[in-house]
Amino acid sequence: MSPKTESSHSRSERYLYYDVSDEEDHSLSLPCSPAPSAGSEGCSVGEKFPLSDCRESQSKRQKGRRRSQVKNEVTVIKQKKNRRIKANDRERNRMHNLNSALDALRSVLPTFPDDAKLTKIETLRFAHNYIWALSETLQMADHSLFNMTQQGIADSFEKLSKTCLMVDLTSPNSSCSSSSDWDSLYSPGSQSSSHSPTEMDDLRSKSTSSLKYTDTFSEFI
DNA sequence: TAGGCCATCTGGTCCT
DNA sequence: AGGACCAGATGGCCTA
Repeated sequence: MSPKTESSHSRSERYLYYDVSDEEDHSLSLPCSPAPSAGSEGCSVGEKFPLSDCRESQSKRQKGRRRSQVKNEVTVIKQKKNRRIKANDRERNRMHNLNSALDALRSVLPTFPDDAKLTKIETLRFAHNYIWALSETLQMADHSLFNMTQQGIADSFEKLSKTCLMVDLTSPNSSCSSSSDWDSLYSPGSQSSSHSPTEMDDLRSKSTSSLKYTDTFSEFI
């Protein structure tokens, strides 16, 4: 819950320059593929080179092949490592973007300045309940729109907002929470699936009535 | 010291 | 092939 003192940069750097020597060591000690049999290529008996020369050039060629093989493996490993580093970088950026979005969300949620920064899960719960509270407020105001004076509407709006904000909006079981509840935070799919089609229609009509209200209300103001 | 929160790495999967 | 997304693992920091 407390703000982090360590900057993400120092963290990034620490992780970015992690020691990969182990991997390299393994790669370098990888068993080379078996060398081709000596008889398949090379000198045949009776050529102009003496036997010793023939053997020498053969082993030279084998050495060269092995060397190029190791070279290939090293480049493959380097390539893999490169890709990993790139992927890590992208992943880090992605998470930073996600955190920025969360910060943006935090900034529009009503909290006291001296409040500790909301954690990620608290932010999501708060936002969920806050939206619910706002739409409920709008809906109630919508109902009383036709038998209220302008001042009455404003008073009612203020009262409802205050009431809902007094509740602990970060709590999963807050009284402002809907029946579908916030347990579904952990399984996003379950939230929509928990509503029957008629419930979904109901929700849709609620939201449209809220929208209607905002239009009407802005006219009054 | 245990537990919560967080950032990062990593390998897998899906998509373009 | 390469990028985006995801979930599990890991390790650091902080607080009760």
